[in-house]
Amino acid sequence: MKRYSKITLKNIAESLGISISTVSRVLAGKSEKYRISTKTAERVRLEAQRTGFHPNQIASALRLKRTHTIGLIIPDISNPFFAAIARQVEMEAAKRGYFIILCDSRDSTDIEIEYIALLQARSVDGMIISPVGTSGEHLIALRNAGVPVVLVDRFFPDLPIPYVTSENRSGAFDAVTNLVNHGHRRIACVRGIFGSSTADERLHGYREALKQHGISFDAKLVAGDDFSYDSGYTATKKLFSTASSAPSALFSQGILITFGILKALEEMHISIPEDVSIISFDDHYYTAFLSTPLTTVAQNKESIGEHAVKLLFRQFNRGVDKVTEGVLIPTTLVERNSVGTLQKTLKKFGRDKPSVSKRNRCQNKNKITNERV
Amino acid sequence: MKRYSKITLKNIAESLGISISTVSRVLAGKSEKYRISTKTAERVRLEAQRTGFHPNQIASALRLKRTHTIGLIIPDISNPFFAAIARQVEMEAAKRGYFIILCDSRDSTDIEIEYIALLQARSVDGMIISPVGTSGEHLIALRNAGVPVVLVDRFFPDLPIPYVTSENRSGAFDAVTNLVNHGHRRIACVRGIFGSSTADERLHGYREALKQHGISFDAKLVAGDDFSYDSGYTATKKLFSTASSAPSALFSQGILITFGILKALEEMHISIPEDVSIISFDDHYYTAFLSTPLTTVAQNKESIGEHAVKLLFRQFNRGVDKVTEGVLIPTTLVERNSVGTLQKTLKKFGRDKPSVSKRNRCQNKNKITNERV
DNA sequence: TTGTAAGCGTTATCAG
DNA sequence: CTGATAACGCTTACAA
Repeated sequence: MKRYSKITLKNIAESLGISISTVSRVLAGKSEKYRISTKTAERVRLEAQRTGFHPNQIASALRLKRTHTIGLIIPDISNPFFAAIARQVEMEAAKRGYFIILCDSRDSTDIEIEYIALLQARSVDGMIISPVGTSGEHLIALRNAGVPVVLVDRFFPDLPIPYVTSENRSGAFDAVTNLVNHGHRRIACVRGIFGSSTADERLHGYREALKQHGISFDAKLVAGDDFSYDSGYTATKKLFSTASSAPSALFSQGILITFGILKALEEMHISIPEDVSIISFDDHYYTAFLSTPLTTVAQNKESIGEHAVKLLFRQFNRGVDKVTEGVLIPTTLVERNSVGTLQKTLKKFGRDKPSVSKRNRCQNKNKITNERV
Repeated sequence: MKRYSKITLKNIAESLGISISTVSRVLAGKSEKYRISTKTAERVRLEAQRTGFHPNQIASALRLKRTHTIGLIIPDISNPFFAAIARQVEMEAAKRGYFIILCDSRDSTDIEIEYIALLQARSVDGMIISPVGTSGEHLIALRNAGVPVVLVDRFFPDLPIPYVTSENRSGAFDAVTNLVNHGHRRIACVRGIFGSSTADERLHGYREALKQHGISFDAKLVAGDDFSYDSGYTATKKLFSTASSAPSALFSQGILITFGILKALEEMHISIPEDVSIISFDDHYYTAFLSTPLTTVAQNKESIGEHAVKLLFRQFNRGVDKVTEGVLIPTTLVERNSVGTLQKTLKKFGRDKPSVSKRNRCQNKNKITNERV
């Protein structure tokens, strides 16, 4: 690959008959600091302009040990949630004169670890990572090596690594509460991957809501094993395999899961919200246009991206050890048409007897909120 | 920002009591070429392993003038079409040991131009660009400067810059033909931004299909001015403002446009496919789950991304001037339920279309929440 | 007010 | 087989 001849400080210095340092100084905006004569300064600037000079960032990076680059490692850029975060991160970085190197870990811890090593070799100034694994040792090592790191979406509660994510617990709580308020009591949770803070917190919120409303937790109503379409599909088939134990409402932990659910329900001729209600995490531009406009828990992706960059720059300025806090971004429940009241559901689905009796039993035990049907 | 102490060739050389060059040579896998003794080679490798040495890519880049980095400039990473391309580009690049720097031009030529300059200063080895403007002068300049460039999605027919995009013309042709085969003759085209090859070619295919079926072209049936939600919304309102001239079918040039259309139609209580048929460019994982599962023209995003990287590497190997060809990726028409026969449409829609007058007055732009589209 | 020179960490050339 | 040494293009003490 032939390279075009680049203009360098040396070129300019020579054609002006002055030294490289002088050129460097005025072009770095330090003419005052070094009290360069306005005349030479002007000459330099003109020549730079004329030749279209742009300082070689590689050389600068080598000398300064700052690349003005941050690595962004996410599990899947074609997932609109991460795409939105990436966009915001890119914008915030650009604002500050930084570039981002995009790394798609394809949901693999191995790839993530490899990328981290590669990015380190590239001397990125910091990394924003949405980690996929259940262990964060490699991230600790990274931080110990002095590399500023911010986690997004998923994090490790026990590790002192700054993170920014949604208020997953309360988001889930709100969703499930909404379902309960519509009379549902057999509510299933289709969860994401085990060991991820995101899935764990959402499950936690689900359980809290159940508890608060006097509904006992039933492990059989928790299904799914990752955030994928397939997981949602399989989980749904399983949940509805026995009519008597089928849920009347579903809480889906992610939009991809939801599509799997939708597909499974369609195949089983179960319709929403007549036969079953559903609330899904993640709101996107198309959720309102789906066959049944979905009630969702919207995450503020822009805010997440923005705070991630902020936390990273705070580390640039104050040092890595000085910042360990996490930030939680509120979610909002967006109500649309995928939730119906239990009454209607029962009528249509026609399996009122068994589930009702169960429900009554639960109510009698410890009912906290007033049930409105 | 304090930097951690990195292991360098020098470190290893010193602790082993040998020269830097030797270390460099074995670690670069050139032990054989330089006939390094297996013993020293082994010692070096061990020490490198032990210390966790990774060659500093910045220094290497400065010396070699190869950064193993490619710049990717796209109009909007949160648009799933571009996200999918980005993903593929990232994967193909990674396969070859390259990183990508992600630049979101936010549909602005100015930002695009600025990014190009910045990426040049960073000495990226090449760029993959989805240009936003109607002029490609800056791209020619870039190529003349010796930088390998590949255009994706949009290109400039008159300029000798390699590109890869869908067979937009035949894709549009197929879509419109399908509409015609369902009996439609008043078919509107909601187009993307003027001057973009993408929109122009799709319009071209639309006109060709019309012509082939003996339908005369009516400029009033072409609406829209960019690929956005708003454009689709406004265009649709306009198209249906006069009952007598309203189309019975719509050909939408992009999925975002389509959502605008969907919203507008919903507001006007026009339903699909009973009242109006629609075929949209772009197929995504959710298109089958929309209120009416959409018939679409699917683009092979993976293939586009893959070929873009290929064309770029061909330039790396053969030189920039040696590759100027474009590649066209076939599209496929995915039939779902958004197209009905004209017969039915007329029957249901009726001659009089009472809702039309209402529509005109109902101009209060009802802001759909703050959903970015 | 300006210049000299020493690096930053690699790689390549030239000598041994 | 191995070692000096000179770049790559920039920044910044230290001189002058």
